[in-house]
Amino acid sequence: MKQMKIPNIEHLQIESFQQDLVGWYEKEKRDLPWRKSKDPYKIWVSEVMLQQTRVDTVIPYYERFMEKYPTIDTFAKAEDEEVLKIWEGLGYYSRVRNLHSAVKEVKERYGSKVPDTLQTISTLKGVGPYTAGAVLSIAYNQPEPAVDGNVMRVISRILSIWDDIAKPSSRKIFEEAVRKLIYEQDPSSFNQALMELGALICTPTSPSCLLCPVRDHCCAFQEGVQTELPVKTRKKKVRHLHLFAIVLKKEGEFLIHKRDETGLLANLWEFPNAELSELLSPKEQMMNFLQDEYGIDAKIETGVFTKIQHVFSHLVWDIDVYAGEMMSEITESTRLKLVNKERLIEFAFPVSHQKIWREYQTRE
DNA sequence: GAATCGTGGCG
DNA sequence: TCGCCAAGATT
Repeated sequence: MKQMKIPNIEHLQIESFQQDLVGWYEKEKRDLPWRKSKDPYKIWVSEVMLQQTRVDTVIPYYERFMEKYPTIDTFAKAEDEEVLKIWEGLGYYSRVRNLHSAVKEVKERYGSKVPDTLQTISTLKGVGPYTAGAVLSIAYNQPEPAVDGNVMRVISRILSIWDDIAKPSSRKIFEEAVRKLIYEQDPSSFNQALMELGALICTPTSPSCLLCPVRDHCCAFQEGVQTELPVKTRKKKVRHLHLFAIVLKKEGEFLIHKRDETGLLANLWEFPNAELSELLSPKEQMMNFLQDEYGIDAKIETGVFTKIQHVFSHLVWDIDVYAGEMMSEITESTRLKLVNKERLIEFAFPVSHQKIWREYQTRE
């Protein structure tokens, strides 16, 4: 066993801390849709949606999702294409692909009951340490830590932990801390209370320490270093990619393409596009691209009709958008379709291409 | 361990 | 305006 830094909890009166934290939570917790049920499936879906995503963004997605797929079995039966469509705009699309796959496995292998042991639930696709702990504690009331960004921030301040939370290895230190602090009579409320405190009081930039129910237990507050914690190294800046995209029309229909099944925006639909180089003129590049990639000819308008920038977490797209008319026939396939305006909205597009479509329509 | 993988909001 | 962020998992 490699030795690990042990969090120092000597200054803490644990029972008093637990009471102050959970007591505050029971009184102040927000009325969120996923808190109306203890159904492990619903807790699970909410936790996946909430990964790296704000509560306000998730709420409407969660409501729509539960209306359409209220149970394991209803979601297990869903088609891939509609599953992607319901996630459209939420981002990190591998989440829903993994969730769908995992739910089907729960139906087939576990009789539609979400596993209730750490070992088993952790084997499900898309279920990492946080989600496993969250489902086990919130739905099954097991004393497992659920360490997310909120919890690392809150605990780093309370216990004055100066490890860099950007490092994956740091998470274990906080899990150990939570194991020692967790309120075994109500692990569900305790874990949610830590996250709720992080969301409402113990915020990243200007924490409301004067309103904090556990400030008397907080090491960072006593030392006046709450804004110095947590330590988090910032990431380097992102690279830019210059692209062209073409809205190609043929007799009232538009050419759309389904992206590769792995990588960025996997399986989403898009307008034909590629990286723009400096070697040839844009028009030559686009003609070559259409011929090489799809075997088609087109008349492309001379100027761009809009430029779109789209910022990802690790990448920026600068897209020059052109309009044109298809001059040849295509054989439609699973990844290449001609669709009219009405059918277009049945497909899941990344936000960047939704912008393209919106701009195109204002132009027509 | 470092990169990848989205999006919208905020100071 | 822009870096940073928000209930992470996978490769």
